[in-house]
Amino acid sequence: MKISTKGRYALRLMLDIAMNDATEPVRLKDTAQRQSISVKYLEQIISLLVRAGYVKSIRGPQGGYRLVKKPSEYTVGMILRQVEGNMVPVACLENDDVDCERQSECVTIRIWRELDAAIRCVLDKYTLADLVLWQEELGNEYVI
Amino acid sequence: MKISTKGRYALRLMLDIAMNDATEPVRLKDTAQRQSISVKYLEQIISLLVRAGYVKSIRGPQGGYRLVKKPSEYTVGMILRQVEGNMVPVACLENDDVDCERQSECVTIRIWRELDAAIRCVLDKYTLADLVLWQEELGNEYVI
DNA sequence: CTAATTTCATATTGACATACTAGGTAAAAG
DNA sequence: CTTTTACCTAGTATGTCAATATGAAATTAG
Repeated sequence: MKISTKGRYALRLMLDIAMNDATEPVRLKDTAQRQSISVKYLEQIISLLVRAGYVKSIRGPQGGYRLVKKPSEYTVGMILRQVEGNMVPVACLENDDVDCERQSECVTIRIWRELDAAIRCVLDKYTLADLVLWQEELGNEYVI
Repeated sequence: MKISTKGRYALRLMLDIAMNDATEPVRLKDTAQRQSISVKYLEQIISLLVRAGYVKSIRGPQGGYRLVKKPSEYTVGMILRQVEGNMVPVACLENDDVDCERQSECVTIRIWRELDAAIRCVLDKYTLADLVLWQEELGNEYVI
C-alpha cells in the first residue's frame, strides 16, 4: 500500500518542469541535480509522460522538456496514474467486468469502493498549479 | 499502491470469525472452505492476529478461534495495520523523526499527508460490526 | 562536416516482496 | 493413543522495485 518512487519522482519531475520551462526547455540533467534523482531513472519516467502527451521533448543541445498544457490542467492523479497505473487499492475494482465471482456476496468491497473514492478525491483535487504555488511560497519564506 | 491478499484475506477472516464464533470456536478448515482460501495461508495470517491479541485460539478437537473483543471494537484499519504494517502511502510519513532531508523544501508531502488522512478516515470509520451487518442484510435478500 | 549535447530505447541487475506450499511439532479431547 | 486442531519454520516460484548500463538517433554550434 505504498506509492512507488516512480510515482513520487514523476510528480517532482513535473513540478520541476512546470517551475523552470518558462524561458527554455528543461534538461533532465538539471532536474536530476535539483531533485537528487539520477538522469537515467528520470529518462525512464519521463518517457511515460511523453507518451501520454503530458510533456513534449526537444532534442539536441539547448533541448529538454516542456509542459504541453498549463500546470492547472494536470491533476496529481493524472500524473500518478500515468506512471503507477490505475491508483485503485484492490484489483477487483480495476475493470468493470466482474472477474471475482465473490463480488455479489462480498461486503468488504464496500470498504474498498469508499477507500478508492477517498483516494480519488484527494488526488484529483490538486493540480501542478497548486504545487507550484506552494513551492513559491516556500521559496519566499527563505528570502524573508 | 495496492492492498495485498494478506490484508484482504485478514479482513475476510476476521469477518468470518465474527459471524461464526457465537456458539463454538471457528476452525480455519471451515473458514478456508467458506472463503476459498487455503488453510495453510490462513494459518500464517491468523498468527499475526493472535499475536496482536485480536483473536484467541483453542487447540485440539472442537478447537478454533474466537474474537477477544466485540466486533464493534475492531476497526478495519486496526486489522489491516496488523498484517500490512502502517497503511501510510509514502515512507517519509512513517516515523516522526525526519529521515528525508528534502522534507523542509518538499511540497509534495502536503499531498501525501492529505492522502494519508483520507485513507485513515475511511479505514477507521468502519468496524467489523458494520461488515457483519452488511453481510447479514445481504443474506436476508437471498432469502426474500 | 564534425563534435557535443540532448533525448530515446532496451536490456540487465540485485534486492526484496508476494503469495503461497510443505513438513513437521505441540496441545487437547475422546 | 489416536485424532483433531493450532503452531512454527522453511522453502519456492514469480514478480516488482529501483535503479544502471549501453548504445542509438536527432539536433545544434562551430
